[in-house]
Amino acid sequence: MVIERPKPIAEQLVIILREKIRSGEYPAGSRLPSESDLASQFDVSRATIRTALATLEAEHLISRRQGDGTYINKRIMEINTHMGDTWDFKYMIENSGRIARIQPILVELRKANTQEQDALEINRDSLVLSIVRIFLADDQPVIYSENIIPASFCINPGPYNVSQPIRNILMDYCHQEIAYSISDLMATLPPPEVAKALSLDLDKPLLKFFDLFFNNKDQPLVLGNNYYNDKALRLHVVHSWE
Amino acid sequence: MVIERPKPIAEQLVIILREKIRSGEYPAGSRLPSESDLASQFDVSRATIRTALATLEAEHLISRRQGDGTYINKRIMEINTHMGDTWDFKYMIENSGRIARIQPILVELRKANTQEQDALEINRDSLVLSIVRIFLADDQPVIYSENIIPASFCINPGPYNVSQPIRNILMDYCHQEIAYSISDLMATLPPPEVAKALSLDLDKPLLKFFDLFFNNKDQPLVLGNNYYNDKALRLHVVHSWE
DNA sequence: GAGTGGTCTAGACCACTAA
DNA sequence: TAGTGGTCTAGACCACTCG
Repeated sequence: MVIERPKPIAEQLVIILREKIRSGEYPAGSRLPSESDLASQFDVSRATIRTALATLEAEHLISRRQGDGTYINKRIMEINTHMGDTWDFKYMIENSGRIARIQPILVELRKANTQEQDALEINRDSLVLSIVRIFLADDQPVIYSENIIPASFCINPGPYNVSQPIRNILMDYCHQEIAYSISDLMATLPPPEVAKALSLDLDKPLLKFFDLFFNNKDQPLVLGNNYYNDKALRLHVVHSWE
Repeated sequence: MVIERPKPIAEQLVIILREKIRSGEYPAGSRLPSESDLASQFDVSRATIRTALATLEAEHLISRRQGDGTYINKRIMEINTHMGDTWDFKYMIENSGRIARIQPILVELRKANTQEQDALEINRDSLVLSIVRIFLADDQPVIYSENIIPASFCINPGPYNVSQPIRNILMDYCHQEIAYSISDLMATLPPPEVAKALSLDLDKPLLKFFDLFFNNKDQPLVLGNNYYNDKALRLHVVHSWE
């Protein structure tokens, strides 16, 4: 394996090592070569190797034990859908091994309601772009999603292609990049339109996320109301205990 | 502020800087001194400062912008309960500004059922310790929790003090440390005993977590079935978008 | 005791942003 | 263009685990 320089070396190492783990070249449960070995093998400094290993450790793909070695965890690879990587439904569906498709339901420009004004820090009577969509996994509807963007952000004129992740919509039409998001997590019964769209019973609970997305200047970009059918698409969370 | 050497310098810096941010010495939205300035101010290398800042960035307390500077985020501090730090209900309740108390309901030794045998990788007819508890926030019951530990792990004889986080129980009685956990997240209607314990209606949905805890050798330690009243204790998740 | 990961330094160069 | 954070190196010493 050759290390190219144009991209950060540590990132390339992450990709290479992750692939070796997933392919089984480094079997689950086995010990990786020592940091010094890897460093000389790839002809980089140990610090660079450690940066790469830190990423893999954050993904819980490996465990590092001082005085012992670096070991490959077997369980994380078995998980398909999990929060943590990116908060991107399309990615999560594809990661579960299914075909993801985004079906637009409604795109409209309208006045913001009080909650939206508050959350998005916009003035009374400001216009917002409301995007309602359904995410399908192998053509089965699994997520009902409404996203609200302040109209003032929308630099590019329409028509908008909303069959893509919200991240791309913001990039293409608002030139804004999401830095982080905060989700408020709830269990709820589906409103009628959601139940209908997801083919669910009105008395079957499902997950709801109230999301706020921010750019790296801490400005709110988008608000989201997302209904997630956890029976159709399992949702996993992985936690470190330092 | 004095830097002591016994603990990792980077960790001390995290604590100091976090405190300066929380106290308002570095106001929200303002720019931190540059990495070089901080390095000479604390008389450490820039690499060490960067390690500390990386931690604060992972907590979303700061944003770093190449060519610009390091800025303090204002929103994260306003969130009380959130997953990510530690998957510890007691900590989460206290972090929301309320008094946390753990009330034992039932502690018993019994045979493992099939699901438990599978998840915990133990043999048929193996014994497990079942711990049922309720978490109270300001004396209001908010979480119903059942934890299953293989009896073979329990080195110390009872009586067990189960009014403490599962992490401590495992440390004290099993000499085992949790390295990471995987949670399966669901919306559900409460079983009768849960509804009763949490004073909930049977038709009001709530969150359920099916948890598995592992040590750093990738062995399953504990299984958890947790019912979380998200109306009484809001649950937030913060995501990075790299 | 040998070998591992954990911490830390000093210095270098690059990529980017703002004034 | 000056100053910022991003990347990378080479080397040092420490703390820990294991045989």
